[in-house]
Amino acid sequence: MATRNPQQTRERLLQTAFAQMHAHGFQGMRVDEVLKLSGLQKGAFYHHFNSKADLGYAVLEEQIKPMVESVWLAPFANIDDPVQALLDRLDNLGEDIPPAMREHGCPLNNLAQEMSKLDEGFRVRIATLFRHWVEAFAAMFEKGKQKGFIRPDVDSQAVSRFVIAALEGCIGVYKVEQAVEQWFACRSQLAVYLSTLRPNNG
Amino acid sequence: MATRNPQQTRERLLQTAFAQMHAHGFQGMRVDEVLKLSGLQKGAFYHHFNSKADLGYAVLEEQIKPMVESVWLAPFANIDDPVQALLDRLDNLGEDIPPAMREHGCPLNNLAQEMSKLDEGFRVRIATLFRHWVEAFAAMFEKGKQKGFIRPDVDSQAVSRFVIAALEGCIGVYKVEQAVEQWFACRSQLAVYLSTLRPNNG
DNA sequence: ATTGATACAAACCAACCAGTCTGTTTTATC
DNA sequence: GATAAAACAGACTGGTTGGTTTGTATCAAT
Repeated sequence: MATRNPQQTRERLLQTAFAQMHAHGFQGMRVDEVLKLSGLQKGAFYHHFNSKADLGYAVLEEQIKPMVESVWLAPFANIDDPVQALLDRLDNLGEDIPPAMREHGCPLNNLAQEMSKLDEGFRVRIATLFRHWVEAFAAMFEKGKQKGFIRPDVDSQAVSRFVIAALEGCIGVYKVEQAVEQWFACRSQLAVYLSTLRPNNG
Repeated sequence: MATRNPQQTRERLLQTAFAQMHAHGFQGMRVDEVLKLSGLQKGAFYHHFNSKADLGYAVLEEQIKPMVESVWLAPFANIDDPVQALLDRLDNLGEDIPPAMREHGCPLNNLAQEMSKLDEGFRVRIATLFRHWVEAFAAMFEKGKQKGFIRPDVDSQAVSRFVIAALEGCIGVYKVEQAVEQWFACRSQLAVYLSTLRPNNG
């Protein structure tokens, strides 16, 4: 019959689970529903994963992590002006990301808010991912200093932490109303904040 | 036997449910567990509430709403300098709120992120609450203008929206690690942003 | 070709969970 | 004090859920 492809089976489970977790949360995701949508059976699931939590961890590391990196890390890898790059990212975010992202917000932060206090396995993985993000942004601001786009006395680490937190907050609040004023407000005020990091803002 | 007190019974259900929702989310909250912790039975529950969702709405409006108002609206009702008041609030937040708030973050935003895309009943109630908050902060900034603490050209509405979003983001990210650096970073950078709203920041 | 491991299908299970139903006690009203 | 409504207690139900078990077809190695 149809030739087997374990890797593809596993990947299909991961992708379906990712979509379900994004839409309903980890607790709201149903294993049966993932199976139904994947066209698979229990045997396939528990062959590739030990438990629902195991699947959740895999989704986090193999789906969410790459997506966060592609949206928030990779685009900033080779830029000189952090302020400009961040504002560009905000302006293009709507078109660059899949519809599910606009609909349900950041999958990393969603999972963080839901699960970090309920499951230590999730918490440590999420915390690690956030740390990478913080370090990447901090490095970006440090490079911005060298290139003369950022004031030398700026605390790159603190700025990085705040920018990430503010971004997640903006995405999260926007999700509730989907109101353009909310997004424009965040974009404009983030621009105000970021401009304070420039050398010649006096 | 013990004299009946319907209002108190209802209140006990609400308080227990609030704690459970705050800790496990609405979906994670179990009616049976709320009953057990309240020392009540199914009869009591479905006499006071029509369904689990009905209880969730009541918790939102009768527990979460007053708490948000007491923490984020009332303290700013009679102040002149929004920047100072907001930074004071941040500095005293740790001591002013119950331990469960430090542990699990803002119950309004938690519920917003979990349920706003899953249940329209929750979404509209949460959106309404956020709007009140936005309007209150916007009014605060307007008053700040009149008193000379805020630049006249500031977009109060936009600032209000961004400050709330940033606050929720900071609280949410902090929840994952409980790291003091994260909180200090948000506090210091929020101060940087807020100082741009002052008249004499050039 | 045989064999053992891999990759599933599919029936099955026990616990769980929101909600119902029946009955009983308390309370308010007259 | 009779009566009806309100405020519960507690057993029960039917569907759901994560997980198990058994069986079977495919695949890789010899």
